[in-house]
Amino acid sequence: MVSVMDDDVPPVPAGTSRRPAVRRPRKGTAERRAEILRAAAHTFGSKGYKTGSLADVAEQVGITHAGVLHHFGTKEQLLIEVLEYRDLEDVRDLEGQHIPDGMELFTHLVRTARANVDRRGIVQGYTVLTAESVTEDHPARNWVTQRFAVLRGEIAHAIQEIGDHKVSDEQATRAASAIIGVMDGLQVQWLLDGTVDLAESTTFAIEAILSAVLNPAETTHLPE
Amino acid sequence: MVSVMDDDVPPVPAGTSRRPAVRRPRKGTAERRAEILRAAAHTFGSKGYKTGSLADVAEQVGITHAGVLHHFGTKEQLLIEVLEYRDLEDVRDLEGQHIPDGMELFTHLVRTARANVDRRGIVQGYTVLTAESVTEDHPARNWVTQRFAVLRGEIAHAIQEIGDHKVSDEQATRAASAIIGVMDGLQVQWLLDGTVDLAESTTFAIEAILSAVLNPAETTHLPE
DNA sequence: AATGGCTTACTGACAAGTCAGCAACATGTG
DNA sequence: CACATGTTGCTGACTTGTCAGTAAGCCATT
Repeated sequence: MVSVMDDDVPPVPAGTSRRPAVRRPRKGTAERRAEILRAAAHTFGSKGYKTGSLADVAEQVGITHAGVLHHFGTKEQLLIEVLEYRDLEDVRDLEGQHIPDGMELFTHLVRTARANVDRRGIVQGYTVLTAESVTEDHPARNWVTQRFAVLRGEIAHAIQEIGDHKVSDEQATRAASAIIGVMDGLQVQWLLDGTVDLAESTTFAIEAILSAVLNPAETTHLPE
Repeated sequence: MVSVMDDDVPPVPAGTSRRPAVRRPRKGTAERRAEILRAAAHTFGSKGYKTGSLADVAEQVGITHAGVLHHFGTKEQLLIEVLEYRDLEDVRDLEGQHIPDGMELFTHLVRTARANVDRRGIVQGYTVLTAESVTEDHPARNWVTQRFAVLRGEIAHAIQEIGDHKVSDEQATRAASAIIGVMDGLQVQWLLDGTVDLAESTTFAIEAILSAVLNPAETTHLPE
């Protein structure tokens, strides 16, 4: 009945200088994993998660699909790490800069829309995964839902701040949802049809929604 | 070497009075096909086109997947007919009523958003297929692109009409894109998170965009 | 020498599409 | 009206292909 694993379970010796039995990744492994994550982001972004295959991802980094599984275990885990990696990248992009708030947040959003025109791949990846996540039992669903909730909160907060806290929570949240919605919706149209002017339409819509939430009196209402 | 078709390659045997060689669909077949189309719309709408299987569709109408292929030939053809069927339904819904124009179009859009709250399945089907179509070589891509183009045209036209034709084409089209975008984008958020108020947010956003395009002077602009 | 990073080889599941064949039916002919 | 003819609607079995995941072993790094 000798130990199944090597180092025995029993009384933890004070010293705890456990040498082996731990993972010691080789140098260069981290970068390789990152390579795979970037390849996977590209594949899932262009073909979708369900349709994109591990073989497709593997080919881009010159290994076999089994090699990919060696690093990530399952396809779903790979997706999850792709999403986490993307979050990390986003944070890194904002490094140093404080998280924008108030009016700055909206100029930041508009700048992002402008920059996105030259990042078609990234936009498509985001769009495809977001939309795919509404299908049944999709592994990215929680991530996407959470992301929307956080974004709505941040934007609603910025609106309250600009509006000197005279805007109701409901209105601020509605406006926030609308701003996110219009950004996403315009991206879809732009991806499908190059004649859609992503930057201008987005800017216009954000300004329109901001004006309406800050000056409801000036807004013409529809009947009913 | 004329007739490739038609029987009688050889000397026609005298007695044979072959008459019936015409296609005649059985009664009830049309309804059966419609049943399959509805089932397919449901499957493609909840799981997506690529992930939804013919077996899944077939099961809903109590036949095998080969039976479905008997009617539609290929899965892609089935999808195409689903989209056409949906168009037909939309037209039928507007039957009698003239196609709304001017301000009426917008009250119609708002009414639709309100009604959609009770048609989750339909909304999800539309959302999933639209988004999936941006992936590589998707068979629904043309249909979706075309649909957006037509919608943009109609909405832009209505804006021009309301604005007494003082709104530039570019502005009208931008506003039209934004309205479509916000409707679609809000649907995604609403599907993922029930706390999003689809009807109210949509109404608010459409009013905001309309106000901005009709009264640009009142709109506060962002720097840059 | 040991273990991390792979490969090759394989499995089981599931997918779309083909095909032969069968029962139910419609129709022109007698 | 009757019925032979041949099509329609469909099944079940099969082919072909793709995929995620597993197992075992080889090699180079540590």
